[in-house]
Amino acid sequence: MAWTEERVDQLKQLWGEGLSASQIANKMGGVTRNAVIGKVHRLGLAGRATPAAPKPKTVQRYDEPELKTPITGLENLYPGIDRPTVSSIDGNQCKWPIGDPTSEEFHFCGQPSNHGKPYCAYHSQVAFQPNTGRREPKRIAPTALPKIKVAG
DNA sequence: CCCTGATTCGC
DNA sequence: GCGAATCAGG
Repeated sequence: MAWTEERVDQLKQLWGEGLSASQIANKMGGVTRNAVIGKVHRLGLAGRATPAAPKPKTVQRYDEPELKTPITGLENLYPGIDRPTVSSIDGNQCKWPIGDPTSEEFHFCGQPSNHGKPYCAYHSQVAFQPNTGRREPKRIAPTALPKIKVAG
């Protein structure tokens, strides 16, 4: 299928309307989304929706392994409280993960969180620290408890 | 796994 | 010029 003037015009039209390359390809038929993208590029049109990489800096650079600080020592922050497991924690308890999620010893902080927050005051603070350049260790998404096999 | 556009490269 | 394969991201 060649790019006739009609088809190119239609391509421009649809692309201008904000349709995705695959949508256009599907609508026009006879072309794949790759063909559409390729043509769009050659036409000089490009990039409006979902640039996929809007970052002008550090393109294709993979330095700094990103230190992964294991969560240790937190167990001692709140001694003597219940250490809920995945199955027992409730909505008002801090869901900060403690220990190795693959381990049987894994549990959550369990401090009362209230305030609608997923973490207790301390862990909220830790979790949402302003970006100082180093990332927090992996933590459980606030919205969903993980499916972790505690035993067996 | 679905999708997005971007780029490369043989044709 | 073309577009599949590949890439990089959401």
